[in-house]
Amino acid sequence: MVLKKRNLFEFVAGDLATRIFSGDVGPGERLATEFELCEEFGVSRTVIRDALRVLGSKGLIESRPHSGTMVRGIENWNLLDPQMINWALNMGDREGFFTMLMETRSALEPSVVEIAALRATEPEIAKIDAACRAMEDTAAQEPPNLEGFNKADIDFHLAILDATHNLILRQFGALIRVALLASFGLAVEDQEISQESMAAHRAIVEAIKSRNPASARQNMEMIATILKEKVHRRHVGVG
Amino acid sequence: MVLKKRNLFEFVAGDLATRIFSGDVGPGERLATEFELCEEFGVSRTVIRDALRVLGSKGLIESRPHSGTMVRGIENWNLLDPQMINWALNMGDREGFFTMLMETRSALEPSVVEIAALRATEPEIAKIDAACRAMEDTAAQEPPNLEGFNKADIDFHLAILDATHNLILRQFGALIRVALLASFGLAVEDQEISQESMAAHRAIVEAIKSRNPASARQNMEMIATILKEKVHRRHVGVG
DNA sequence: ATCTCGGTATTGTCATACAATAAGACAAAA
DNA sequence: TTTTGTCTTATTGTATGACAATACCGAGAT
Repeated sequence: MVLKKRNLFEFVAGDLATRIFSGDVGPGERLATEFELCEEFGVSRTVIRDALRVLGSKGLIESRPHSGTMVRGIENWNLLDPQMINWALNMGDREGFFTMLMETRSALEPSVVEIAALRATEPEIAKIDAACRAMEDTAAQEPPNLEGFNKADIDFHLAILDATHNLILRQFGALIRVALLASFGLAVEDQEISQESMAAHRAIVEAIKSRNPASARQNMEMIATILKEKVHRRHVGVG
Repeated sequence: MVLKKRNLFEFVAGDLATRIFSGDVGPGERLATEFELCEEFGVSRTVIRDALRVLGSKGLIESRPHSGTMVRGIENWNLLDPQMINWALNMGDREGFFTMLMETRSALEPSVVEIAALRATEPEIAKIDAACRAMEDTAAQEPPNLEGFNKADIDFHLAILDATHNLILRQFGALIRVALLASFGLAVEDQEISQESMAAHRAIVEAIKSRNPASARQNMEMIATILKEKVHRRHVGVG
């Protein structure tokens, strides 16, 4: 975790989020009072309150006079917030959240690529194509440029999300980016570039170029299947 | 819009969000300085800052010393935040956002119900069943109880999301709830209860009960199709 | 036992002051 | 002229102290 000291309240917010995601203080429990937090972190109440506002806006906590600040039930947490995902992956149930995120991705992307195949503009197609080529190039290097490959992989999927021209779907890209970046930091070792997956990526590009949503979906489903197996292997620890 | 006067900063945040979503101040433009906002709203700087922290945590704005507070590009907005959806629907491009949300829903729910059919526990199935029955009952009333029907409809889809046992997917339910509640407030008049849709809902319940994910998906796809037509009609103004 | 009421802990809001930051202007040097 | 560095200054960041509003909790009354 990068401890950029940008703003004090961001640091405090991150630290408090840690405690919540790690289960240190669970739903329904009371956080320390603002004064106690001031003393503990050695900062002014201004900073503490800024941090609490941030956590509150993400549904993590709720403050009321006299009662103090309570951790809300997990069903109220805005887990679709990229920063929350980051916290969850870094401090919470890493395996569980990553699995849930990849499942969401598998559920969404086949339909997404279908839409993208219908709507992508020429420049957007060019971007998708370029990302795919970057994947191929980095994979062909000797030894394979894993870091470059992973970045190109992210670019590929984000470019497809952009091509839907749907702002909501596009926001899912932020989640995927955070999740994949976090996962690369951990599991670079079990990264093997699947020939099958690479072919499916290329096939998707061609399908989008020829405006063939059915083919695009089909190949994305194949990628999802491969991904599911990979996550499962990681889960089981065979990686 | 309920102007609950809970906290001052929530009111200020909502008002500033209005300006941004309505395009009053666009990406890249500078918001008024904190002092100016203090005078304008007649509140202390504490309140203004609390509001800015909230908007900042949702990716709407970015503050820096000397430069002031800038509206960030729309690609940074956390549009998957329920409150943001609410603002967008109430003050922004209502039609556009609603369409995008329904498209996202159509993309996601067929896969979601597939997962739910595999994982739903007995109590969860009972909840889904109950919501479906509530839809049927309210539809059968004379005249049809539209408000009750809509609420039951939401319950139905949220119950399915819960049955995935996936916290991320589940959070998506919060978006759907906000979106549908907002839409009902506006478009109650063109709500007609489709017999076809009702049958598909019932078929989904049966499919989940008999652990038949393929059938569940198929029927959810039918609902998505009907929904797409409805949204399109509304868009074209045929409603 | 139940209700009323006041004490009190905690957050909500205000006011003021100073520190840190970074943009922009201006001057000095190449 | 261009570049570089310094200085000024506007704006947010942080600290401090005070009071208001809120709502829990217990004491006392019925």
